[in-house]
Amino acid sequence: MKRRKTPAKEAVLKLLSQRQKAMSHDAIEQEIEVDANRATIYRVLNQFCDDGIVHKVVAEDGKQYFAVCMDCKGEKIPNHHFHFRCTTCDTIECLGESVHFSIPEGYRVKDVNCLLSGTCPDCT
Amino acid sequence: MKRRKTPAKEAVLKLLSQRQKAMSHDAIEQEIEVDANRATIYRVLNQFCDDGIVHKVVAEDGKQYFAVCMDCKGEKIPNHHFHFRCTTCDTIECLGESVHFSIPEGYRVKDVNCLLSGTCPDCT
DNA sequence: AATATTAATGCGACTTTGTTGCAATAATAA
DNA sequence: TTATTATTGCAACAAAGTCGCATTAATATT
Ligand SMILES: [Mn+2]
Ligand SMILES: [Mn+2]
Ligand SMILES: [Zn+2]
Ligand SMILES: [Zn+2]
Repeated sequence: MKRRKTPAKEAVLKLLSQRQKAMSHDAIEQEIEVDANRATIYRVLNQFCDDGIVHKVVAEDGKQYFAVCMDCKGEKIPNHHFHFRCTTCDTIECLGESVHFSIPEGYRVKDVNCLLSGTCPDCT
Repeated sequence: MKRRKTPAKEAVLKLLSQRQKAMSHDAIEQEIEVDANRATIYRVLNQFCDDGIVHKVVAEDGKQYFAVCMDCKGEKIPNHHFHFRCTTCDTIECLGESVHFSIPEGYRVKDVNCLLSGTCPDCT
């Protein structure tokens, strides 16, 4: 499947690139510059995720947040790093800090999801 | 509000105590010994959380998982530890491993949520 | 033991988040 | 300019979770 350049994709990517932080679908839909259907936005976001352009974080509120990660430039499997969610401005950002751990025998780790939450510098 | 002892509460707590692992509402409803309405189970679980009897983990699937944590015995703020989610048997367990991190100036961390996922020893 | 109080329950309606099928549209290739 | 097919909008759907309200039942009181 060859990808096509569309207004919806450009707008989403532009918005996500401007902000340094991860946004929920809801926030994206509100702040985006073009009109786009909910399903379209989700499809665009999921496609970006598949292509490794943006990545997805699920927060403690159970919602998905999407961001263009600064640290992992195109790498398929980026270094596992902490994410920080500000509960005041409701955004998530990537922290440089990487995650270190060791686990008991027998466990096979396929994914790492570490989310700190609180208030960010902008909201203090 | 004084708490009352009811079949639903006893059944949920019994099930959660037997298993070492965190269970979703769905799993609890299926395996519980009494018939209980969905709303009732959620209310019971949330009450337990308020009372500090069980605690809640949100997984990458966006669902809530509930467990009687082994490590934090009644402590209000337990030590931050990793959780592990087996995507095969769909359970979550507390790992002894604690979470270490340092964050930039200006951030105020109020909550820590670290979830590893993959397959557990039982499912290999 | 009978009665009063009110926490807990069941039911249904509702919200939110996210996905999917399908026909119509539009970006790219030929 | 035409053909191909990725993308979109729409509506319907699914899953997770919450809430109002009348009813039930656990505890306290008499
Ligand atoms: Mn990141
Ligand atoms: Mn735990
Ligand atoms: Zn903030
Ligand atoms: Zn398992």
